[in-house]
Amino acid sequence: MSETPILHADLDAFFASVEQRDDPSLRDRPMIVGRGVVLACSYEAKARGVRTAMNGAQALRICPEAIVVPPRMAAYTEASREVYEVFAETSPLVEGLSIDEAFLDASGLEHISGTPGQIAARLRRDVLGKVGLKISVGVARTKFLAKVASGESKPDGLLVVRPDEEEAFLHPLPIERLWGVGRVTSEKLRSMGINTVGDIARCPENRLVAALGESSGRRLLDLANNRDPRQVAPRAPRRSIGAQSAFPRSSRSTEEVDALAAGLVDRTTRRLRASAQVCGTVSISLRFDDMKRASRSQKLPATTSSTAAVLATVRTLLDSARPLIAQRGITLLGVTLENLDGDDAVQLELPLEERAGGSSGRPDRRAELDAALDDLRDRFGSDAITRASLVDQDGIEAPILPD
DNA sequence: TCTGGGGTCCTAGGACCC
DNA sequence: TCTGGGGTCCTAGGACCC
Repeated sequence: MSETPILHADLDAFFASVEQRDDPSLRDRPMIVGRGVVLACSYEAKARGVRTAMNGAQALRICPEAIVVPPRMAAYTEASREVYEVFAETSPLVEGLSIDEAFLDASGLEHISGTPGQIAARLRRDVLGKVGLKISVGVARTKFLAKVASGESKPDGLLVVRPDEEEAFLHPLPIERLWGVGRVTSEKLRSMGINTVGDIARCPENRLVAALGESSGRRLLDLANNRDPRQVAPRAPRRSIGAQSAFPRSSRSTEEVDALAAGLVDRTTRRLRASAQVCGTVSISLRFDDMKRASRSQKLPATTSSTAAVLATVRTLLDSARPLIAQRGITLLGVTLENLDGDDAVQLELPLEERAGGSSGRPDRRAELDAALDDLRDRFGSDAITRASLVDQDGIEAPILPD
């Protein structure tokens, strides 16, 4: 293979494999991670028809002998970190896709490490030897083909697609193998008599675009014709940070919803600050008793990572959705922070002494703040302060000039 | 079949501007 | 008096991925 060979490495049944690795009594047995819903399942459970994202009760009807264990996210994060270390030893250019899969650029390694197939085989041995997990690898000239190849090779497999085999490999595949074809798109295409990747490749562009929209139509046509110029590149910075919480349908009091919202804001803003970022937009998402969803979002007057400022906005958004919640019942609440930006500034929060309103209210506070700012200028230099704001007890943030 | 938690990207309409 | 054509920004919704 002469052109840029790309490896797609994908851990097999990741969460379940970590559990089986750490607890020998779970090995060679059907097992499920996650109670309410199947987060992952072993190949023994898959063989009996259990699938990821399946309802837990349904999974146990299909496979009553399955052992169910709760997820241990910390263990999976640690295992992932170890696998990524092996990736980094294998290639200098790694693009992580998720906790359990990544692309590796294998170009320029021929003289040092051998052919892409040999590199992939060693990667599989190393991950098994050093982390104790099985990983499948696909090798091809494009990202898309490499990913399809790793999927076809599962479990515990290796598949190299050579340049002269690409079309023969790609065109007979069902359309659902294409990136971006889920349930809705699949139904649409099949109703048009389009069932295989080859069918898409032969479909006129205007017909696809009319059915799926400009962007999706073109992208699918490109993929089906094996046009995928994307290079392996380190991941772009995260664009949003969110947290959500689902609960069984039952009426939730306003107080309970508010408390849940405060918890979600706390989790997300902590992560935001930990990554030295600020957000520009806050959005909430709701799910109702009928599983329909709605969202509300609002751009902030100034970017922030302050818990109080985000919480105030979330409360406003929640208030605007109050009638919907009352009418339809809420079963999920999510908070997402968007339009992230790096926060190169050091943030200091100075609690101002609580005063009992009246004549000693705002003016004093302003004086107190000015004194604090002067103190900071003395310590860090006169142009060190680029932003300052006051946050009142309701979390409303008012930007002020440093002078 | 009565459905978790984390994300990305796209589309469309309305407000607003020139 | 009632209206073009272009652009950007904001918000809401939806499809899809792991």
